[in-house]
Amino acid sequence: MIPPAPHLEHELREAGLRVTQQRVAVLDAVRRLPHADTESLITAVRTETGEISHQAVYDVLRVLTEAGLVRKIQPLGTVARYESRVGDNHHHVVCRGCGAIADVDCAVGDTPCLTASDAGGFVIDEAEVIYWGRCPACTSARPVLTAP
Amino acid sequence: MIPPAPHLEHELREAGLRVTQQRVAVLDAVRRLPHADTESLITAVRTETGEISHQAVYDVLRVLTEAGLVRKIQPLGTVARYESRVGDNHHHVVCRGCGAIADVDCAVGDTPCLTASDAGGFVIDEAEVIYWGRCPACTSARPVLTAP
DNA sequence: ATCATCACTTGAATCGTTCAAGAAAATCCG
DNA sequence: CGGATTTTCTTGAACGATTCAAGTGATGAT
Repeated sequence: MIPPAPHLEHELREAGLRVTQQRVAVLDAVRRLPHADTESLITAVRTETGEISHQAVYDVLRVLTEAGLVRKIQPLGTVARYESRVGDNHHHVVCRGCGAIADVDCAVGDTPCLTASDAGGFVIDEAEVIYWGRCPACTSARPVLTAP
Repeated sequence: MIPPAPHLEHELREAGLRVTQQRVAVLDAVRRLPHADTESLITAVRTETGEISHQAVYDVLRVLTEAGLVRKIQPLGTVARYESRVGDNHHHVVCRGCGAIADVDCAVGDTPCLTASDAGGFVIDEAEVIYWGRCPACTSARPVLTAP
């Protein structure tokens, strides 16, 4: 109904993908909700755009990920999350207290962390970094976690 | 039956854990099979030591992980894997072709990667790095993956 | 406008992992 | 050493995120 984001359409087409309402809607939702899990994205699309099957969302997310339009992340012990910030090789901090995720720019330069000291003969093309810690809120709420 | 590794017993006790045959057996299996998944560890323990329930293995792995005796890793799209090399802050390379995992020593120093440029107020205590690429075998087998 | 192809809907299945209750073993302590 | 207490293990079922499968509907090319 609403042909809302012509540039989103464009991006899909440029990536060699067919343009469907569902793909535009999901891509838009990932844009608006960085680090959202699949469930949240389903809810968002249904609220903002209209009916969609959960299977379609899983499908679209897989396709968008393979096309490089979104990035999938999944810290230990959490469900998969998605973001639209791709290609800039940034990383993530995860709060041990509340699970909040924030973006972190790499400290090491433009092609960061791609130079492992000895990769055992592996040809490395990507470095994925996850920092673990506590967010400001959780830090002040409970200064020390591992009590007696 | 076999009181095989007195030092393993010791480590468990030092970590404040009770010593059971199952814990010793699982810890030993993790030592011998770095980066093994739970299923492999269950098989290994049953072969080398004797009967054990899969639930016990899950339980023991959780306890050992919480105690810091083993480390759990789980690259995107794979099941959980465990290793006994802890405390040295090393990282991992995962092969996109066959899923093989290898250890990689950090290139940045002794307390590596803990200095993100701007962590948004997070207090960081650990950096987890996963490199993606292709192992020697997969590299030579199929020089370029993303064909057409 | 027509058609072949690809995407979505619907509904069920899968897999690793976790929950729950009772039996067995490990530590504590006299 | 022997019993009490607590923790851990066994057994069997349940869970939840994700995926599979078959059929219907939309997309883009001719």
